[in-house]
Amino acid sequence: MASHRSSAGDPTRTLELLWREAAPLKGQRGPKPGLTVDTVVATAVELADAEGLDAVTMRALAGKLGIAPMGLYTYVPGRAELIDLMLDGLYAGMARRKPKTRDWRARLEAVAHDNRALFTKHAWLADVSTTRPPLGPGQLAKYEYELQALEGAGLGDVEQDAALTFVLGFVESCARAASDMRAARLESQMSDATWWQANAPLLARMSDPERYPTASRVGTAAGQAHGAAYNPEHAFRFGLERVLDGLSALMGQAPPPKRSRTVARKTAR
Amino acid sequence: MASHRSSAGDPTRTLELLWREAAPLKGQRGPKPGLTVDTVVATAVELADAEGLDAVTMRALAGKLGIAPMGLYTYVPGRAELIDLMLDGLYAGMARRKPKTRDWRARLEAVAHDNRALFTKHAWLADVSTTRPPLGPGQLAKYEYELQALEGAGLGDVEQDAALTFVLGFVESCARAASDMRAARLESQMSDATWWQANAPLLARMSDPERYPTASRVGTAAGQAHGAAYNPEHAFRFGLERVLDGLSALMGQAPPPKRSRTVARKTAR
DNA sequence: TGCAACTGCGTACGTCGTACGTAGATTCGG
DNA sequence: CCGAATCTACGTACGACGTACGCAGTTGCA
Repeated sequence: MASHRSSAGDPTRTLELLWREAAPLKGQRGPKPGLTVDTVVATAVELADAEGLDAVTMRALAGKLGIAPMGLYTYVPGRAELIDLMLDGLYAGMARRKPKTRDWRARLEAVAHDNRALFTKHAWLADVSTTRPPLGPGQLAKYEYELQALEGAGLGDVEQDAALTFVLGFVESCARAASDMRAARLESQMSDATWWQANAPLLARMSDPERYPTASRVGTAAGQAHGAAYNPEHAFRFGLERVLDGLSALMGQAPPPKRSRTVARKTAR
Repeated sequence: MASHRSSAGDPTRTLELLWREAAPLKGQRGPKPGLTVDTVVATAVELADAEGLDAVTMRALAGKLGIAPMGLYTYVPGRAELIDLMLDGLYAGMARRKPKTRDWRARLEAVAHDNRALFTKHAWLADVSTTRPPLGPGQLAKYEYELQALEGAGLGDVEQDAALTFVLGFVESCARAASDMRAARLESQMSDATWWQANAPLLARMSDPERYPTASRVGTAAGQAHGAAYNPEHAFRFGLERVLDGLSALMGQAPPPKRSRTVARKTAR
């Protein structure tokens, strides 16, 4: 498991659910529902935060809510739709500060950091397809807010959308990589250092520097610099700088004076 | 399902398997294995290509190979390791042309396109964590080859690694988005146009242009330009240009004379 | 030729999501 | 105010899945 995809069932039903348009207009006979959709979704988020998305089984969630497993299907058509609701709920709850700067780059940087913070707070988000979730109120509000970071930067509408997609895709990509690393570490039950120590001999025998000169030089340098094969924090900082520079170029501006840029320097081998 | 994660078991065992170092040195009594690891992996790839990663069930694969489900565990420790092997096999089989240009940008662009082609040919790759696969021969050869695209561009070793990770992450991100779209379309059993037609009324009622002015303006423009909410092809072209421009800035070069760049232009509302 | 090692495989267990049917609670029509 | 219509909550059960475990049979070596 660990995956998602949305509404195998009626997509319109999902949309109604997202916008909380479930029709309570009709007769309303029978027993009153003891719970609300919001309670269910909120509890699911709690569970996912605490134990990961895989732990959000219909049984486990029902147990936490004190109802029978099948009782969940009263509120939610299925697991996929539940996850859609969780995602949109999180989006809806994101802080939307009034942008205080006229610099689009700073605004967009803030957007990237906000998104990254969400992935950090809810690690299970990396296991969800955030690219194409059904259009809920949270998603829409988020889109509106984030687009405004690019308003007035001289981009056409289509480019504005593409630029935002680009930035968000980058952040998600980083988050997923970070999550993969975390999962790998948990599974292997050993720290990066231990793993390296255990497998270095085998790897050294395989990957001889004569056949793979560049890989061993660069790989070693990167490994030593980061203390691991991959450093999420560094990858994010580095990548975000590139992303923003790339967009700067689109707007015909030169990248800003190098702030934290390390001097390019060849490591001797 | 639809997910991955690697070797819950002994990681060293996985490494030996990747490098095909399974010890046939010892006694070798008992019946000879009727199959080889390579056959198993190749068949699994065929199956995944044809019906997706979810279809690569231990049972289904065993059936295709004409053995009992549990017989697979003779060759492979488990499903996760099988997927690792599939991935590394694909990497090993990637074409590695001799770079014919001295222009790092063209070389890196080629790397991006090659990777994209792999994702296109094997759509199930988007469901696999390609960020941190165990270090196999294919992965290593790929790393070596792709790093060479950045050699001589004036980057330090650590930056070289970061730049490659950045580019590959971008390609994977695009591939995943494209795959998500495809899956959504398949599931909903209707074309994008039909979906839009069915849900436009509800969405229009919800997302009124007064509350979400930017979103509706930009969203409409993008939707009309692409004929859908998201256009993978456009996202890739646009993003790759930004990625390369961003790296250009790092190297202190100006981005190249605009080739296919559309003129930034505000769409009137 | 016997024996011990090692392979291939069958059975079975514990998960999961969820289809389906039933019983009971609730409100509406008269 | 009461029967009937109707909706909710829930229990049982099914068919997937990955894979632990143990047995039987085949093979190489002494």
